[in-house]
Amino acid sequence: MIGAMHDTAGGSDLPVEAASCQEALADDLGWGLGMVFRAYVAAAHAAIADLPGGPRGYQVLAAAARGAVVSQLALAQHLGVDRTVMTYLLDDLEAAGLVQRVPDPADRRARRLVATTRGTALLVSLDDRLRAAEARLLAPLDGAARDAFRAHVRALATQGDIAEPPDSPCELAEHAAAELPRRRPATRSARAR
Amino acid sequence: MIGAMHDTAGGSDLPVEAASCQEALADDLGWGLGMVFRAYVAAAHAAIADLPGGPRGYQVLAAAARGAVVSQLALAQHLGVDRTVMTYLLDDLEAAGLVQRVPDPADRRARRLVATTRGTALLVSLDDRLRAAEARLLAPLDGAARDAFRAHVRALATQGDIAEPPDSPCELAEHAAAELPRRRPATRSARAR
DNA sequence: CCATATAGTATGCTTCACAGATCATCTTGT
DNA sequence: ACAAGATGATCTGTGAAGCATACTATATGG
Repeated sequence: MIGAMHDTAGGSDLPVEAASCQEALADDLGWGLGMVFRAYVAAAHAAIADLPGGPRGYQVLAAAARGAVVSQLALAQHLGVDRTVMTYLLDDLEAAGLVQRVPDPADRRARRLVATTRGTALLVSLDDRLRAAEARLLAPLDGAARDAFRAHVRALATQGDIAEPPDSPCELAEHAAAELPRRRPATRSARAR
Repeated sequence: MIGAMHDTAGGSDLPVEAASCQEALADDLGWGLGMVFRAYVAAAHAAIADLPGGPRGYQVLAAAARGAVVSQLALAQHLGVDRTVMTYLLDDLEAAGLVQRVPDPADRRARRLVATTRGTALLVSLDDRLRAAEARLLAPLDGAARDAFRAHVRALATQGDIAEPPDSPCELAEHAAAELPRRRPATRSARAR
């Protein structure tokens, strides 16, 4: 409802614009992925309301709830976040009483993550809301397409673009991270200020 | 090669961890989308090298190249970026001599966007590299699955989660934007400093 | 037993995006 | 026609998010 009634301002001289921009953009995979991803993040954000870490907080909680998180670092890599980010992500989650850092008996440097009772309980209701949000997001696809889409996303995410099989299946995240241009200098050169 | 050899550090007491984390995460659509999207952004970023606006700069350039961009605002909404962001995004693009802001004769407040000759020429090579990057990203899917995935993404992106048909097809982006919780206060409450 | 590598945390800084204000222009009501 | 409000673009300020770096504690290898 923001920009609904400008539309060439009187049908003057450029009737192609709307159609062309629409079609062309829709063909761009990057644009499509961006749209879908943003829509998902927005929906997830709304669904999980005020969980400390946002959508990522949910993933951390979920990982902790199914027990046995090797270490913060490993989880951070799976989730594609920096380990320093994981620190205060867990700070918030722990402050909310949802997860707990327990020292790993095998390696006193590492902390394992376990979900508290409250965390597990909350996760159940979050799962429900999240599933509903996903369903709403995937509504435009029919049943078969929905399943196919999920499978494809899963295939792309788990296999990624790695060529050789890693010895540990959980390494894929770090592969994806390694693909990143390692902090490309600027992109946006000047902005005066 | 970062965290390759911790792995339960001696097979002590928790053999489930690796497999469980992997499977559970893979079932999470949010995680999968995040992985795929990040992989795409990374690949696109690498492919378009140092184009001013990053992947979004490409989309702006592409939109400008196919001519007839109604206004900066409209484009910003399609791309899901803030209009103030669009301003300095275009500043960089224009400074690089790739696009040009031309005053709209019908509405002197608005600026139409056209790609310069250099911009159009660059776009061609960018398109090639980008297409190659996409192909690499979608490599794990076979031909049919690839097409299906593209179609699904397109369907989800264009239809989104809107219920009633908007009078202008280009409004969908703003719908997605409107879905956002409009600057949710914090998420990450405390961080001492 | 010392050197190096790793897990986690703390700190400083850069970057980025959003909100709000501003200016110019268009639109609408009277 | 003129005033009043809406809209496009830009500018500025502020705050947050993330990253690199440094630091501590522990583990491992020679």
